[in-house]
Amino acid sequence: MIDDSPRQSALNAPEGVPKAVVNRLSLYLRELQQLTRAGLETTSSTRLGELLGLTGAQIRKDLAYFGQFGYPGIGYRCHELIDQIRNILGTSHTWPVALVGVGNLGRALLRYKGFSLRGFEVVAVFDVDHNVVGSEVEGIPVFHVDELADVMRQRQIRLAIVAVPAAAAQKAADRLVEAGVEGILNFAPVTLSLPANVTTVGVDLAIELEQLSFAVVNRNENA
Amino acid sequence: MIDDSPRQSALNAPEGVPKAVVNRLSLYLRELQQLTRAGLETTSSTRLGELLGLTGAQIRKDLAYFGQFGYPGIGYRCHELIDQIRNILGTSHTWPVALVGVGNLGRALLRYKGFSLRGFEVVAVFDVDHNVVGSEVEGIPVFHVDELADVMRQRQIRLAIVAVPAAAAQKAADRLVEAGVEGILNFAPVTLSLPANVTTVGVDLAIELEQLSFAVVNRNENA
DNA sequence: TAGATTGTTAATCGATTAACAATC
DNA sequence: TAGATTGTTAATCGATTAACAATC
Repeated sequence: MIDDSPRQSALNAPEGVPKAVVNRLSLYLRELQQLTRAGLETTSSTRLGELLGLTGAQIRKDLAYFGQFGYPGIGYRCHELIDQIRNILGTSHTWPVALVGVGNLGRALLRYKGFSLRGFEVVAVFDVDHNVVGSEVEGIPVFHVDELADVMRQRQIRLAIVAVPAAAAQKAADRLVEAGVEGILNFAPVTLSLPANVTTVGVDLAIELEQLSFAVVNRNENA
Repeated sequence: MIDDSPRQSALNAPEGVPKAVVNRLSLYLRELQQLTRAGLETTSSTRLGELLGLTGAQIRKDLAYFGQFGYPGIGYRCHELIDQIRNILGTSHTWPVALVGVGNLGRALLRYKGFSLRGFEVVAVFDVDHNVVGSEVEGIPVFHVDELADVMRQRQIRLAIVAVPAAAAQKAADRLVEAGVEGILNFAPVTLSLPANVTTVGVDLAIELEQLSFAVVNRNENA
């Protein structure tokens, strides 16, 4: 018989968890979901580390910030660890998300079906273009940005994705802040200036390519 | 008279530059470009730090990995530092880039006009769908993935963007590796297994949202 | 000159790794 | 029991910050 009792729950993160640790947690989650799809019941920190190019020690240390989730001699039960990590990340329940900007990128994000499995669902879209306001895109209603505060309150939206041109991004962010947003995923290639109580994560595609460029150009010297 | 002589050039990065440093370099570049657009000639590490939420000391230390680019008492000449950072990152000349996958995201990336200013240009698109192969998207020719090696050699492509569904990503990466790719920007939510001589940068939108979720949920406790 | 700001060193702080007793 | 693997501690390694002489 396998002991099925739940391990120590970890709803509250201790203070001072490094950002890098939280980022790896997402990687562990993604890989664990992949493993369960492949039919695996359990895995070990060493095995997971091999798949991700990390050491087992680092994985165990990362998890230790939040509690004890493994079984000595056995490893980790995939489903259980998935649930725990989702608890830690706060994605056990689906977050309703606002999308600002229905340009090319915005539409691509709307069509992307991968968010729901990870606990996110775009439930409202905002734009300033009167050609799209009032219509639906991919089944999601498009509102004017003036309605941000109303719709966000009504639908209990706390997170938003900004997918507008660089020149419009700060203004969009300001409106979101007014409307009480708590976190912004920003695709515009600018640094947003935001109050300290709003979290922002930026994704700049050019920056990612620059990192690639640097690595490729300097590969030989660093060998 | 302002001394206009170029500072020490920095074509080769010293060994062991932390990844975080290179990432910040991209941030400095982006912000400097913004400043020049606003008409500024010079700036200081302190000012730049304020804009980016970093300390001046960190910026000076980061730059010191690569050379001396500033003027005591004056700061940095924006245009000059922009050129130097582009040199360091390897984006002084435009990289021709391959895009694999012309789905929603692929098309959105093709329509995005921001790459060229930063030194990247998608010059060839690859897919397996015979409905698009042979056509053009946004003026860029679409080839079958079987032609990867040929086209990449011919157009001297070293970097590629993978924008295919998760299930097809590893296969696409394998083909790129066969064709001699040196760097891959991967948008599929999977860890690619690649030889050590190929660099990969991954962008997973769900992971970014998870980081946001964690930060928002844990904001109060960590205050 | 006085004021500003760099580049660099030393001190501090934080993250990763290695090792191993405890556990299954 | 023997083998495997965890959680955790201590040691190592790396990154950030603060301070300041040198410079313009």
